This record gives sequence, C-alpha cells and structure tokens, in this order.
Amino acid sequence: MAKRKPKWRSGCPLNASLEMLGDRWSLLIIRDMMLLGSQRFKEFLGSHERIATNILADRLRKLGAYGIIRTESDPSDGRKLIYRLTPKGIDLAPVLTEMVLWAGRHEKTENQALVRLMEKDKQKFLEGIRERWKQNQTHWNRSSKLIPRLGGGSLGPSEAHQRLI
Amino acid sequence: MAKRKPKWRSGCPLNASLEMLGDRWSLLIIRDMMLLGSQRFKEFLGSHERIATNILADRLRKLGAYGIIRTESDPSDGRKLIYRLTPKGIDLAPVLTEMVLWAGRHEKTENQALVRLMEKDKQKFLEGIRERWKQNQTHWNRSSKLIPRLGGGSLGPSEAHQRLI
DNA sequence: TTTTTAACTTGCATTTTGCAAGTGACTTGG
DNA sequence: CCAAGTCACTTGCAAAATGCAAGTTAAAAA
Repeated sequence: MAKRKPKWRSGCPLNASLEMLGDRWSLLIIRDMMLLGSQRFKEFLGSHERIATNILADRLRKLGAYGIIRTESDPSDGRKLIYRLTPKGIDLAPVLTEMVLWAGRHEKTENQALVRLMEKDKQKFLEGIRERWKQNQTHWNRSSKLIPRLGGGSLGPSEAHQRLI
Repeated sequence: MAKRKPKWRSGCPLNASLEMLGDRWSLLIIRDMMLLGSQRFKEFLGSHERIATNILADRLRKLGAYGIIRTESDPSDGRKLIYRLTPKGIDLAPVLTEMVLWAGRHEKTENQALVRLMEKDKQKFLEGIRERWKQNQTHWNRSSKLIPRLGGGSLGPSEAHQRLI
C-alpha cells in the first residue's frame, strides 16, 4: 500500500489556509464571487487584474477540490457553468475583509469607500455579505440577475464594489 | 523621463495585500515573529514548514521593502541581525487570526487550543498580541530573551503557540 | 589562530506562471 | 438547418519563481 504524501507541509491552521489560498489569484476570484456576484468563467476574466484563462481554470479546479466553491451546470444553456461559493467559501468573508482593511490603512489604494464601509460597522457588513449569499442560494433561478443590496444605508456594498475592481 | 511600471496590477486594496503577502511563506514568517517572537534568520529556519535559506532571505528583503518588518544589527554581536515587526506588520494580526480561525473551522488542523483561544475572546487575544509587541519594542535590550505572557488566563498564547509550528 | 557561527549567495533543476492561439460542445440568427 | 458566434476551456512554449545543496564572508569563540 503506497504511502500518500501528506496533505500539508505542517498541521498549523495558518499554513493550511496558505496552502489553499496563498497565491496571487485565489482570493481575487473569491472577492469577485463574494462582492460582485460573479458566477461565470467570463466574468472572472473581466476583472481589472486580468487573470489568464489557463490560471483561472486551474484555480477554479483547486478551489472546487478544497470545497470552497462548487460548480453547477446551467439548465437553460448547456455551454454555461455556474460557480458558487460554498458555506466554507462564504466563511472567508472575514479574512478578505481584514486584508482589505489592512491595505486600506497602510497603502494608497482605490475604493476607500468600501474600506470606510467596512470600518464603520464591520459586523453589519459581514452580515450583509452573508445575507446576500443566502438570497442567491435560494432564489438563484429567478429571471433577474440583479444582486440584492445590503441593508438600507445610503451607500450599499453594491455601489462600493463597483469601484473595487 | 522613463515611465516606471505601476506598483500594483490594480488599485484594489485586496489586490495590494495579495501582492505583498500572497505567497506560501510571507505570512508564516510573520506568524513566527508575532506568535513565537522569532527575530533571527536561524529561528525562521527552525519552523516546521522548512523554508529554504534563499527564499527566506528574499522574503525578509521584500517584507522590509514593504515596511512590514525592519532590520537592526545586534550591538552585542556583529554577525547577528534582529528582525522586528513594524506597526504596519503588527497590524496584520487580525488577518492572521481570521485565517487561523477559518482553517480551524473547516480543516482538521493541529493546535485547536490556539483556535479556541482566539474564538473565546478574539479582541482580548489581539490586544495581548499587540501588548507583547509593545513590550518587546521598549525592553528589547534586556538580558532575558523571554517573551512576556499574555493576560492572566490559565492558558496564555505562549503555551498555545508552542504547538502552532 | 583555528574553528564555529550567523546570515546569507550561487548554481542548477524543477515547478509555476503568463501569453497567445486553438478546440469542442452548444446556441443563435437567418 | 446550417453558418457564425459563444462559452469554457486546453495546448504549447517562454519566462519567472521555487527548492535543494553547496559555497561564501564577516565576526566571534575556543
């Protein structure tokens, strides 16, 4: 019986996270799903950072293997696939948020509106992210592709996210 | 006047974080500094993940260039250098914490004691990290290399961290 | 003064990334 | 119902990053 190589370099939880997400692209894909509602291969290609198609395919495969996203086929169009965050995937919201807050504090970045929204009430922001995700889980087969807004504030994440990319 | 290439692929704060920290090693080095109090080249080499010397040298250089760590020479020994987290570096504690919590929740990892400590009172944990960092800033030239403990709880991070690696 | 120690650097093989072009299943417009 | 898209990839190849082992340099210890 062949001894399979260990899953991780070490059992440290931080190391586990890094082995799954420690590259330049994975969390950007998750950002697009989480904040912009991206679900299609083409939508990911549209982001400002310009990921290559082969890398995107590879990352989607890996994220699927890790249980962070899952893939469905679109019943209304045999060519299309739908990529969705799993519960494990949406649980990355706090990680993503802290990374945005850190860079927002220490680097000159765009989209300070998003940073301020996160700073103003982090908990509410995270709840909004999760709520929108739930909505899209249950009502995903509606005709409209519109992503529901968060809360009732004057500047919801939808607006802020437009400038994230 | 030559046009220098832009600092980042995009102005997104998440992307900025990823360009600085999005690899398999940088955050592990920061973990060792933050939780174990590592300050020397050799100490980083001792971690369980076994980073190579050339990669370590490269990451220390980059982290320095980003202002996340700084390097001092040891006045008592001309061979030795001391690597320390800057304020920008210690501000990564929440990022690191959320990554540990995420993996702790979704993967079978070691050191669940640390995970539980973070879960029990995240705010207090973060304050403890920062407090210990401050101590080491001001009292770093004491004879003792002992890292002060956090708070007064029965299981301080010092103990938990021993098993993190 | 020889030996050790600390912090690297160098050389080289392997792996990963990035870019451009191509492919195949499916849908749409005429 | 057929040609022309569209979608989600794959392939080939060059360039960059990573990993491993061995070597280097300056300073300290024996």
